Amino acid sequence: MKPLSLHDSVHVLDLPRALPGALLQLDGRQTAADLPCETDELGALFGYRIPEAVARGKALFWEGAPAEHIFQIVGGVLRLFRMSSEGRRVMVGFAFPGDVLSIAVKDHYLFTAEAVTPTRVRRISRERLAIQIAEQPKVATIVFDRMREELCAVHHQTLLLLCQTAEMRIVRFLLWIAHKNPGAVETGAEFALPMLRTDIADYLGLTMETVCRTMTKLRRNGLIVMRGPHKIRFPNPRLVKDVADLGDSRGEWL
Amino acid sequence: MKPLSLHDSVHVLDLPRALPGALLQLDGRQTAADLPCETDELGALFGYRIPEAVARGKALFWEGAPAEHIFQIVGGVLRLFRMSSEGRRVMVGFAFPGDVLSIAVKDHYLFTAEAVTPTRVRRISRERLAIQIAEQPKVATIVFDRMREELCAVHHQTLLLLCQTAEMRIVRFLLWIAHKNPGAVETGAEFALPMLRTDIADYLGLTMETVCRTMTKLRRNGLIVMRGPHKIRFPNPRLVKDVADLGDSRGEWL
DNA sequence: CGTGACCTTGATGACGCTCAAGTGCGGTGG
DNA sequence: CCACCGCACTTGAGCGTCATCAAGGTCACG
Repeated sequence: MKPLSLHDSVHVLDLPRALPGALLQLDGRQTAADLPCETDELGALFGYRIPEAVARGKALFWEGAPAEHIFQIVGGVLRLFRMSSEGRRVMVGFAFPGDVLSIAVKDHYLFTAEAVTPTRVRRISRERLAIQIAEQPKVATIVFDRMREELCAVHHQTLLLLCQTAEMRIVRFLLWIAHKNPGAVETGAEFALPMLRTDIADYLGLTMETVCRTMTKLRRNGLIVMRGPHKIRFPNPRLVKDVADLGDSRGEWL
Repeated sequence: MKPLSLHDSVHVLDLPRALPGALLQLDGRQTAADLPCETDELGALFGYRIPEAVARGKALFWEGAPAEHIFQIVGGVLRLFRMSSEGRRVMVGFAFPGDVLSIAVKDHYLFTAEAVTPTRVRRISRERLAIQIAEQPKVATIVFDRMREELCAVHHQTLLLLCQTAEMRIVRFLLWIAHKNPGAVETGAEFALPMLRTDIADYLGLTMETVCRTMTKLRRNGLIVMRGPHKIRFPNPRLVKDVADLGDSRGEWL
């Protein structure tokens, strides 16, 4: 008899069978229009481009290369990282559907963007964007807003890194990912955690081992349920709220 | 006989007597034109405003307040911080002469700005800026560049926080401050470290005690010389370069 | 069915946090 | 002018958390 996998949710009798659309959002494989590009303001810029595919593990662009294009993620997830002077990988972010990459850079890409899952993107040349800005003043506003978003994203990581304990960082990280799927936290629905453990570790300034151990602890405490390493649920929304609000008082709710 | 202070540099016979202009830059008290505002592109925006003083410890604006103005720091240093949900202070940056604050925010300030030293600033209303952008397309470019700078600043903090050891974080932090005074690292000239130990700690995700202890260690290792808690020198530029480049191999060069 | 990539768990020790005491220094009031 | 006081800084002792090194476990794929 095959031993139970670590990830079998033996305590949970009926898992959600269908995850309508929520998980699809993080998957780059569907061919229909993944995002309603025409409804958001960037549609005019990216809408008429045919999305191109980026295979899992392939880079969309490299750190230091001349920045010729701006990209909109249509489907899939990318990891954004730099190489430190010592050769260590420094994760500076993740990109999700709807995100726009490198709108704020001047002439060279600041980081490498690599597909975590099969990914689909639209691109526009920086030249073209410059022309659009000159022609339509309204475009400048859109670009401003996107730059603000990019700023917020970096700020978000900073706040994560300023959490004292590994546990807090990881809980907040998981909540952040969960929020990409509307309602996932409130309903306890399953969501995808597509990136590798090492990606998470590099993003949070931890080691892979600490990420693993902490997630195991969270599982034991009943905060999360895992079905394989990359599918997570928050079975108890109230518990989550307590933890997230309460802050650092570590060891409670166990 | 009074015992030697911890900060007396007994090994160094002649300290630099005059620090021509370098330290002045971080001091908000002088009344002449502190920064050559007319030479940089923002001069047109801020140059005609009379700088106003912010006393040490006073706030320039508060987190959450409606963002009505944009500020240019003329002299002095400010700390930029938020309050976390648990009431902890989270330092998100420092502002130095030449920096422009809150150009990227939409409607409310994201953090509180408080004067570390007596500070002098110029302000311009956001409305006025919006008008300027509409009238002169070139202004938009300036604003873009400033937003890029703000983004880089946050990125810089992220990279600091991703350093593994406290020592590395502090060395890099000190180098960053030193670079505000042109040539300070190369020549080994003294520079000001105006912020409190707690400010540094909150910025680097450490405790005040660890900051103290680590700086003591750096002093013992000969990497830095202190004359009081807020005046630092790098007596050996070559040593500094090794440390900064070499990365984490901790314990060497001692 | 072997191989490799990824994930998980264990043992150990160092780094950094906590609590606590002590120092230096500027300001205020007697 | 000096004593006192408070704040910031410094140092110490003890301990918990997390990094490191190492060994399995699981799964996909050829």
